[in-house]
Amino acid sequence: MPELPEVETIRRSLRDDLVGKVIDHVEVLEFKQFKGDPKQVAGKKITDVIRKGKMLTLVLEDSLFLSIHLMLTGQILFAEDGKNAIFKNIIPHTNSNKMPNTSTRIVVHFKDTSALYFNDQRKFGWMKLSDKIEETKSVDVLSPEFTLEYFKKSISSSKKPIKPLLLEQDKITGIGNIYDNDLLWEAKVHPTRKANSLSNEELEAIYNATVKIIQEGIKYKGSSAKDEMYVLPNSEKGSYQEHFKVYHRNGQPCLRDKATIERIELAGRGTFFCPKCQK
DNA sequence: CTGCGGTCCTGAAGGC
DNA sequence: TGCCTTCAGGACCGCA
Repeated sequence: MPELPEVETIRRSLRDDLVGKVIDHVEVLEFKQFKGDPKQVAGKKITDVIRKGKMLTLVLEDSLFLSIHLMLTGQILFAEDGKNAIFKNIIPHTNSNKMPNTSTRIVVHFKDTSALYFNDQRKFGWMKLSDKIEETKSVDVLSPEFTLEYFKKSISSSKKPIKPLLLEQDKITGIGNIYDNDLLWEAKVHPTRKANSLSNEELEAIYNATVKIIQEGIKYKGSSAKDEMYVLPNSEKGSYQEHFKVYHRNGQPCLRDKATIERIELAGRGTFFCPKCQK
């Protein structure tokens, strides 16, 4: 599912594709997934593409912000030739490599006939047009404000298990289920450990693992496992799934000590860990 | 404040 | 082969 590394990979790609382009019109195929008036963006130039946590925002001239949340199954594709948009690679979980297809919910058409496609099989994602950037106190994992001190202060007093706590986006934003599982393996901390039971050393290990694993995800351009919809805007796959530590590796040997990776359900989410090295 | 369960949604996978 | 049920889950909301 799209988490920080996937959204950051998309951002870097779209920044190269879109900055300077002028929107012709937005074609909304699923109305419930577009918040705001799509007509407002006609003629606006894209000046930047930014990200905070899992939220991607196209910055437009005249203080307009077109934000995109991919939620579980959102997919962004970009074609220079929007009149004949056929992608080379298989588009996961869609019926056709030609855009738009049955999963396409919104299309942003540009003056030069290039086009951006927002596909979303399960219709949980959305696009929102706003005249101000979303204000949030939450801190992105890659931002300078995400320090060890901030991390300790925001999580160390909670009675919740560390794994679901890291999924909450209101204090730290960007972590989803894949990287949550893998970073706790990296930190050698068991996912069910209560946050307020963690030692200073363990908190520091989780902090360091968070930055390391998220950066590793970006290095491999995100995770495109077979049950995921995520691809880059040019339809290429990411390769982090070839580097999973524990995620979806239940029954397989731990990369550190060969113990068998286990799967449990924790706060309603699939949770993977090594019973030997994660304490 | 916390924490739980329901909701949204659809394709894939499993059972018989 | 085919129909039916179950499952996956990020964010949000209502309720105890």
